[in-house]
Amino acid sequence: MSIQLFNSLSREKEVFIPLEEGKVKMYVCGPTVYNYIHIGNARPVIVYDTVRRHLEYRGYDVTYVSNFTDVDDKLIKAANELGEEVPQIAERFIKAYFEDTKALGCDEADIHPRVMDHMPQIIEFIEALIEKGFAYESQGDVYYRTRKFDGYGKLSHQSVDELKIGARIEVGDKKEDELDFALWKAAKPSEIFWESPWGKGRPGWHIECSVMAREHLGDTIDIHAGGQDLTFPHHENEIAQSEALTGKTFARYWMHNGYINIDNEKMSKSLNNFVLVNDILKELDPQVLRFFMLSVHYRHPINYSRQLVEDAAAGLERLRTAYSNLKHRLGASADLGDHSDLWLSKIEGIKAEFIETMDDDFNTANAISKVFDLSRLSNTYLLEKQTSTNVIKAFIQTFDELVGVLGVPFKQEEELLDAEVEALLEERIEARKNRNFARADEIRDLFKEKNIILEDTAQGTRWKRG
RNA sequence: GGCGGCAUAGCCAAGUGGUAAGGCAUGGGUCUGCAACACCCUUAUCACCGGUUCGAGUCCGGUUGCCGCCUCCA
Repeated sequence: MSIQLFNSLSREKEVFIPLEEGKVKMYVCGPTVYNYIHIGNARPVIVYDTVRRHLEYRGYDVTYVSNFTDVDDKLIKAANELGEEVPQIAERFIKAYFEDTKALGCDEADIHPRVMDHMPQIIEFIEALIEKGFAYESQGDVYYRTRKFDGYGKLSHQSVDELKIGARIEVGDKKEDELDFALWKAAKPSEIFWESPWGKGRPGWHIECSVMAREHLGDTIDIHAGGQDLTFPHHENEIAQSEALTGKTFARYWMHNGYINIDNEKMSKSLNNFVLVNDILKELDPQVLRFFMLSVHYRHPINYSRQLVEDAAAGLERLRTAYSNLKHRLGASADLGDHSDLWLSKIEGIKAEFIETMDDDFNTANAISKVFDLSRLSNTYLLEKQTSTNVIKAFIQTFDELVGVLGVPFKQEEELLDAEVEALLEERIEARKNRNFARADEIRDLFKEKNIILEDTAQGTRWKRG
């Protein structure tokens, strides 16, 4: 079976066929690095990291590029306010970005291009657009001639005239048409600048992605992704720039994730209702946050609240418990052989359903339900008096694969108790053997104070951190 | 004004034609020395009205409500 994904361009689910068989070129719009990322910024990082994992799980060789916008109005503003240089601020928040997203289980992109490193290419790109008549210089700025590009509006599904009617665009005397957008902005005094054929200045926001996607992935890429709010104007403008230059399709599939809301309102830096990842991870297990985000389909909005995250945590805990109970039981299992086939085929069935639903537009919410199905199946299996090593191993292996695709791997806890505590545990086992339950309960309470939970099973006592 | 999305049990959330996955919470039971983990059982006329169809949460039309984009924004 093949992978299907919802293409914002056609507004339909399409069968995914990469340009080059077995290879996927993917570009994800990254953050403007003038602050720590908030959980709304984190959503696309998590979502597309998961998309990438699934594509790789399905055998594709994925080249994943995600940029940092390190030159821009907001950075200049931040630099002025903080009395620092733009590159300094960018550097600091890029570092923070990696820390936060790594905690959330997101792998680094193959390439993380930065605007500052691509000035010659950006200038070249703009020059070529001017040469082709798609752009013009005006008082040190360079603008894109929007009406000249026939396909303008094809991603946001608006005609140029519709856009113009609704436009709240400021009319400046520098532009030929109010829908034109800046490719290059002349520097104001004391602003960071680069030399260009049009004087000192810096790139506009949209041109960077066109340039860097082309530089690192070529004229046509397979998947271009980002938050829903980038559809217009950012991605629309990228298409206009790139396709005007190359005459080729810029991106074949466009993916856009939904927002995170707080109290049913969009979370954004400008509304000042954002929750920083850096803050929340001080008191929240990062896997819980990731799991919570993946429990909703990526195109749907998520309403964020502490209560909902805690509900998700309870669910994740159930899965982890199932997993660690399997591990615990591994040693007490034997080669049984005969009765294994039924269980093995059930496990295979769940895995196949997981793959099928992930293939269908990366339905992580449904995929998670398959992991819950797996946990119920394994818990049921563990009710058996005798368990087969093969079956237990198959359960563990399948858990590893599925939660690996979701990016919430269950770590192997090979942790040991210190000698003193270990001795207490031994004492309790002895006490229970002698039916000295008062002492046994006393010791269990002692453990509880140390945040260790003891559970007595038919295969012996197991412990876990509370 | 234009374009688009959403409305499913107490809560979260899948599900695009054949009489509703999963999770959290609640209540009852089993297991356990007691617990814990777990297992079983338990709860929905899918916003409203009309239409198409043998059959609709699922398609079409309309109504109401909420949200987003059209401006920096993931």
